Amino acid sequence: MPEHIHVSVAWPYANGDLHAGHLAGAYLPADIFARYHRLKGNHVLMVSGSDAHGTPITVEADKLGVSPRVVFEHYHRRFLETQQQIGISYDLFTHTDTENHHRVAQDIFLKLLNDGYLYRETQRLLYSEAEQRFLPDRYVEGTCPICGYDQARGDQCDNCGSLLDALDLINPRSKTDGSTPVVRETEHYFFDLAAFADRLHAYLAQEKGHWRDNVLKVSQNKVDDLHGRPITRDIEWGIRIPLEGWEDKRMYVWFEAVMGYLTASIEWAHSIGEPDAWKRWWYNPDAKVYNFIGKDNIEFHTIIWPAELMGIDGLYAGPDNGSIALPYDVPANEFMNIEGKQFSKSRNWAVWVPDILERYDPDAVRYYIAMTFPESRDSDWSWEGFVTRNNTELLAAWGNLVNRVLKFTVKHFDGVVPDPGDLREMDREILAQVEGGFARIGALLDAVRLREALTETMALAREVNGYLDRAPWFKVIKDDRAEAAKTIYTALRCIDHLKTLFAPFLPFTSQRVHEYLGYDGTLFGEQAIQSFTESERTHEALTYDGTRAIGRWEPGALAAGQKLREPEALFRKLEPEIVEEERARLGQPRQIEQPGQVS
RNA sequence: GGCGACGUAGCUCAGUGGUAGAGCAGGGGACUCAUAAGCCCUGGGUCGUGUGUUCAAAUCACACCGUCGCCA
Repeated sequence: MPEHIHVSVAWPYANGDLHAGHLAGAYLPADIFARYHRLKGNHVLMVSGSDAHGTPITVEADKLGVSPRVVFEHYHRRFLETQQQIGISYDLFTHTDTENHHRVAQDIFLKLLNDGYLYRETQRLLYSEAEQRFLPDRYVEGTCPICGYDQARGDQCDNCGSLLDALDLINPRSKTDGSTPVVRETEHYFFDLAAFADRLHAYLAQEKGHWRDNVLKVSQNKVDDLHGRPITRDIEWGIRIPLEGWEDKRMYVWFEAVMGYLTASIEWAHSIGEPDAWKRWWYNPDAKVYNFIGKDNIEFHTIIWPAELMGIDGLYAGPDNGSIALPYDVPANEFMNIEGKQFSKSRNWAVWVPDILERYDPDAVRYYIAMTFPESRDSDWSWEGFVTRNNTELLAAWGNLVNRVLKFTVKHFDGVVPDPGDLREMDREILAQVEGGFARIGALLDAVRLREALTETMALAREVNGYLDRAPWFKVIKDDRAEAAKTIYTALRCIDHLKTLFAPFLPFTSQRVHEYLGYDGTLFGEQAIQSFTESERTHEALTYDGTRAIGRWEPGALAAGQKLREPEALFRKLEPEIVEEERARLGQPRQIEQPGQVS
């Protein structure tokens, strides 16, 4: 019985390119998990999109002197291309400035308002008379009331690290024009988190053995201290509040961005012409929703988003639909550092995905990152590690296994899978061992222990190399062809199985192995960048069409007599020199096209 | 200040109560089909320090030292 698996992936702020930390933290784990479940025959819906709103976007826009829309559309386009290249197989990767997202977010707002989960409160905030607007905290700087540093930001002092209230700054000034802001009162809506205290406690007290320790601890810690959070702000860039008299305010980005999991699901359903299809995941007690995020987002996905969902339960649903689905698991990853230091956009201490895809193959990057997933603690991207793992594991153990067996088959068996006759004990043993991988490694993937799953898969490839050392083939090919045929047949079958076991991690090269083995068709579906037009605006999205995918999470059916195709090396060997070349790039200014520039 | 994580073989790390593990690097060996790749053998490391709980602790508790993150 196929399961319904929803893969909700964190929404990146569209104010800069994707970097290795994005991939390691959320996008690659989500993709591996989604591909595995698709191979299992489950109904997967994997969605995400660019976060178009939020202060990081407007900060970037102000810096460049362009509109926020120019910034987010620029990076959104690059997200689409980058993720298509590295194969993050979203059913839909959209953004939060679609009419659909605006409308659903407003419906959610009204539903929460009508059901009494929102309240109004007057706040005192800094207002710039020169610019005639309220200043977000990070637009204000002044003297830190704690350490005296004179360039402290409104939200935090970079000198002493203290988190600040902008009202406490001494001699506050606007970062944009240096003018002195005044304190002005303003009214905002707050989300009444405390109203969900009992339900959130109950939710977190359910069986959570499959949750990661850290995620559960952080959540249980936070749930004891719930207080209302403002969900509106005095800004122009964002989603309008659907109430008279609130035309000058917008929704706070944290409040509306997480709704994207739901709104993107709805958009996807419309795009395939089945407007209610999203309910198969969101109003289905047997469906499982997984949120793939980084550790900085845990609270939003285990407390705030579940509370929002509880508050809107029944939205768009009929009386028989049951309750809306809360996250089944939130397998948050820790952070991936770069060469021992924390990622930094401003210092360009980063591994930018579009850049490395110009120099390295997607599966090589996917392999290294997956082997280094920060699943239980922070991990480190090191260029030396990248080269070593590529050369000694991916290429030497797996790529070489495929290469040596296929080349031999072409040379001595005319490129046809030989008839083995009766198999020997040693043949049956290795086949059973590799076939056993589907259950064993599948269980690890089910538990979102992805790094371990990949390690186990690689260990199986090594086992087959060991088998090839014990079994007779190249030594006997001239004198006892029948014995060699048994070995080659067995090895080819193992490779056929391994291609599938590796496929969630290495979709591009697994597809090539599939073809070298003489199969037609594709293991996975096709990704495409598509244009969607609503009533007024058009937007682009990354989509996935799995209708023609033939991959199955089960042993392959390779049979004697199948004609192979001419194989080529799966992976490129990397020269040790690149370690220094790549390290030298770190911290140097990066030359890329900026939003608003004409290329 | 509060919460939490981490400190295990040269390197990267796995290992949550019962005789210390993997990959890489290093050393040795047999082979040659293959991108000079693969295979076999080779790991005496006070499991940060100290105290405690236990028949038994890397694994639990407390304290401390050292890194780091989140939050106030």
